[in-house]
This record gives sequence, structure tokens and C-alpha cells, in this order.
Amino acid sequence: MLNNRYRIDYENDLNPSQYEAVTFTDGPLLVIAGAGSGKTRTLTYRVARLVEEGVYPASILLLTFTRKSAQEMLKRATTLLDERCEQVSGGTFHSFANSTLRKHGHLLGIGSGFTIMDRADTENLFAMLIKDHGISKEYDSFPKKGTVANVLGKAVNKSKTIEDIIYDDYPHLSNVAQGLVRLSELYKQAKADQSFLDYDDLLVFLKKLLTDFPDTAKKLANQFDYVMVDEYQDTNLIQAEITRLICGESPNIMVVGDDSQSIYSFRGANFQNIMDFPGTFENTKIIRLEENYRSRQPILNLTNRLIEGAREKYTKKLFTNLEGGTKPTLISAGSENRQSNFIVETMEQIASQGVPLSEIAVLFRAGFHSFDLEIELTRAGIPFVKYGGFKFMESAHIKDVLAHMRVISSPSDRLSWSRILLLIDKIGPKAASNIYNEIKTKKSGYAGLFTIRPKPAYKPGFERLQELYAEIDAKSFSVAELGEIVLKYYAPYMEDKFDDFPKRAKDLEHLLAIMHRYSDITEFMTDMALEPPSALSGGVLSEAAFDDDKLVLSTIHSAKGLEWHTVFVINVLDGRFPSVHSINKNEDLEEELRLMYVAATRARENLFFVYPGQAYDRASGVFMNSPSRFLDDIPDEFLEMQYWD
DNA sequence: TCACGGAATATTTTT
DNA sequence: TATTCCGTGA
Repeated sequence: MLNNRYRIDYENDLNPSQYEAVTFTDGPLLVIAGAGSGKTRTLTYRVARLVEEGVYPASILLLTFTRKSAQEMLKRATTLLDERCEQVSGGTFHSFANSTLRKHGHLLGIGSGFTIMDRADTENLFAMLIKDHGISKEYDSFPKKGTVANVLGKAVNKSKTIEDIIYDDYPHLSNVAQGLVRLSELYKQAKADQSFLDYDDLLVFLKKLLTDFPDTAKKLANQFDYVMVDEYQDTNLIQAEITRLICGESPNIMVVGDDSQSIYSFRGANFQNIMDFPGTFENTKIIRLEENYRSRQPILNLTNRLIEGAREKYTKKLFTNLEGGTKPTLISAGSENRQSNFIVETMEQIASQGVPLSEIAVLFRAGFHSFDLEIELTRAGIPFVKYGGFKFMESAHIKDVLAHMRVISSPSDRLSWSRILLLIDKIGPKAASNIYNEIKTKKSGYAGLFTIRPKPAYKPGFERLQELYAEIDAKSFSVAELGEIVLKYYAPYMEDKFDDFPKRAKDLEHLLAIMHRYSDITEFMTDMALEPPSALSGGVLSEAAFDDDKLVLSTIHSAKGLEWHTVFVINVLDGRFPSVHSINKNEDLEEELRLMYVAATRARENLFFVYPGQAYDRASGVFMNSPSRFLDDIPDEFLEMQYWD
């Protein structure tokens, strides 16, 4: 009788557990979604269902980890139902924090014009502070900027003190603990001075806003009747707090996650959040999605067996109706190069059966584990794309251009000035620092730039810079117009600095096209930090990165949520995977196991594990020759053993 | 103080 | 592979 109440046939389109999750809309709900169990489908249908029930779309808040997955889900919901779903408030925790802080940050003394620092900015600021304050000179050796950012970032993300983090994870740094603590204070101050917020600050300050200003928190909470959080196993404590605070009194909150797939603890993600959820929210309904629609039974048999070794709390056993298929194989290759050879030959054979290259993936623990393979693939003329490694928006030419634009709206931005100035011939760190101080002492914007009298050595370049900003000051330009002016200025530097400048010039053209979509420069800068334009392929910004039929190489972390017909996991060599860094600590080892689980559950039809029978680790001077301990004791009925000598 | 070249080094990195 | 560090000479 009520059949025509809904336009979508929910009951038919979904399996019973999915249906239950979609239709449970009153009170807290925890969905444990196993790998390949239709998690995205469930979320999409739930959005549609709520909208069909007459919930005002903007009062639904969907928080995800990547911008992409939020967009994807809302797009699917729109296709499923109608364009009302486009009005749903969706985004990442960070983008939500950004917009909230631009509006209400003044309560915390944060101006609405703050600049968001990305990872590279953060590292550079550390490097600068270390140098300025001579911190590294106080010690025999001081960690480099990347490590510093890791340690201090981890402290924030795990809500622990720096000392605790050093004690737990970086015991070899205990002698520089004082320096790191001091550095973190300097960092905080420097950010405040230049109105910078790093990624972590966005979350920290949002939480502070919600805790310290209950009225504002209430107003925000009232705005959202339904809150959904995806990938809950990879939230950190701050995000869990934010989730709780944004829900208000009568929480219609749904979180979805899989504790077995929590792989970001090194960044502070705490899969305990999933465990704690029912304790935080009274009367939580728990639903498990256990039917797998991705992998053949033999693969599931193995992955189920793998994860049995983990001490997780929400046990689940995935099953599938996809019978048949072949048993996963563990291959012992003679050497690293033989391993690559195995991949090339096997992969070509599978491709010759009609499987597209883009349906075949090679996964590995760490970015550099694929170096040898990359050489062999190039030699064999096999096209590939590599995902993972953190350098999407970080290419120098993009950052150079953005720096020139950043100082227009935030002239106190020392990182950008230093970038800009160092481009100029005969200006090094010292001169750049002096010039920056000159600019800063003149209060109004970068007026100081024009009164500086340059040293003869760098006079020509410096005058050119002055002309650039004189032109920019002359009248008001649109974002894209500014971009064009900067690009023209930057071109000679790019040609001088990079051999591959034609490629990079193309990148900048793309960047310019993106600028055309913006009318506000702060908004443009924010989006560049928060949602960098798609992926790079071969170092080039490309829109068509996914169109070509190429073999996929990826770190396991970057493979999360994806699937392929055939998956090779390489370097499953004890010491590399699990990595030596983790074998002394149980929780770290558990995470490595989950990582192996994530890798294995990406495969639909074929799953191969490969390891070089012997390899040498130069850093530790250790020979490694046994397969990953996670696979070592798996019986033949689950995993077949082969040799490739 | 700057620029350059060669050597050393690298876990993972949604924002 | 590609980035960063460090020593050297100008």
C-alpha cells in the first residue's frame, strides 16, 4: 500500500543488512562494513532515502576523508533520486572546519583571511625556524624537517604530549626532546603571527570552538539533523570529538567503518574510535555488512584467515556468492629483479587474455619498493601509473606560482616571500631573510618591497620583482588575470630551473584554467590546499590520468577503497612487509597485518604475493630472506607456493 | 654568502 | 626515482 511512497525500491536493491542500515534513521547507528560489502552503495541509498522522506537536504551532513568520495556519493545519490541530493552538506572534516572557522573563527581570535599550510609549507616553516633560532646547533644531530613534522604532527593528532610521542615512537630522539618542544612553541607562534593554519589546526580549532562556545556549537548542531561519517576507523580523537559535538542533543548519527582496515594510525587515526562509539552514544544500533560482492571465494578464504590473526573486537566473516576462481599464490623469486621479471611476464600473460592493463595492479608497502619494477616495466615498454608518495600539489613550479599569489592577500607570509626571493639570482637564504624583515617592518601590506634598495648583485632580478608587484597594485585584477601576470613573470625562471619546462608550462596552463573558476583569491588558495586538483601522472597535472589503459602501481595506502581484476603484492618479505620499523611493537605489527589485509581484499579474480628470496637492507645491514610472517604459516589449502628462480 | 655537484637516503601521507 | 644534504670554490 505504501509502495508508491518511495520512488526507489530500497528493499529490492539492497540486501537485508544494507536495507536495515538505510532505513534505520532514528538514533545512533554504527555500520561495520567489511571490504567490498557495498559500503558506498549503502551510504548513497541512505542519503536518497532521507531526502525522499522529506528531510531538508542541507540539514544532512556527510563527512568523508577525501573530497572525492563525498562528491562521488552525492553524485550517485543524485543519479539515483534527483538533484535535491546535490544540496546535501558534504565534504571532508577539514573543509567543514575551514568554512566554519572562516565564519566563527573570530571568537577564537582567528581572522577570516587565514592561509592554510600544506605539508610542504609546514616542513619549510620548521626548517626556517630551526635555522633562525640555531636549534640544530645545540645538538650533535637534529632530525630533519620531515621527521620533525612527523613527530610534532603525531603529537597533535594523537592528542598526546611531544615527550610521550618521543618516548613511544622515537626513542632515539629523546636527547633532542627539549629542542622539539621549544620548536613546537616557535611554530605555534610563527603560525599565529602570519595567520597560518595547518591541517591539524583546522581540526584543533574547530573542536575548541565547539567546546568553548556552547551557543555557537548549539546553533551549528541545530543546523544538521542527520550526520553521517565515512571511514570512521581512520578518524583521530579530535575528529571523534567533533563528531560528538556536532550531533547535539538527540543524535541521528551514523558512522561507517571497518576496524580491520584501519591503516592510518601513524597519523593519529585511532580505530578504537569505532570500538568506543557505542559507549559514547547510548542505545547504538550496530549493523554488520558481511556479504562481499568483490572477490572470489578462494581469495576471501585467505583474507578471512589472514585477519583472524588480528586482535580486533568486531569479528566478522565475509562471505560471497562468487564461487570458482583460483587460489591465491605466494611466489618466491630468486632476487628483487627476478621478482620484477615475474610481474612483467605474468602480467603480460593475463593481459593477453583480454584483461585491460588498468585492471591489473601492483601494490607495495612503501613507495620505493617499486623502483626495480619501474625500471623493468620501462624496459619492457609497458605503460604504468604510480600512485602514492606525497607529492601531488608539491611540484616546485606550482608552488612557485602560488607563492607569488599568496603574498597578495597575505603579505606577512614569510614562506611565500622566501620562495619568491630565492628564485632571484644571487639571493640566498640570508638576503631573502633580510628583505623579508624590511617588508615586514613597513606595516601596510608589502609597501616595503618598493622602498628597498637592492644590493648590486641581485639588482636586476629584484627590480623585476618590484615591477611585478607594482603592476599588480596598479588596479584590481581577477584571480585568473593575476595568474597570467605571475605566469609571465615566472616563465624565465621556470625555463632556467627545469629541463622539462615545456611539461611544466602545460601544468601551469591547467592551473590557469582552474583559476578562471574563482572570483576570490583567498578561496582559490584555500581550495588549492584543501582539494588539490586531481592527481599528477608522471609529474604532470593531467585531467586524463585515468583514461589511459595503464598498469597501476600503488602504495597500499593509496589503494584503499579500490579494486582490480588481478592484484600483485610485491616485496612481501619479512623486514619490508611488515617493515623493520614495526616488528618490535605489537600495535604497529597489527597495523601491518591490517595493511596486508587491505592489500589482499583489493583483488577480484587473481591474487599473487611475491617476495625476493634474498635481499639486503643497507640501512640496517641486514639480510632478509623469509616471506612475510603474515603468510608464513598459512596452510596450503589457502595459499599455493611457487618458485621463480 | 651563494651556487653547484655529487653522494646519501627513503615507511606509510585521505587533509 | 627524486629529494635533500653537505662540502667546495668563487
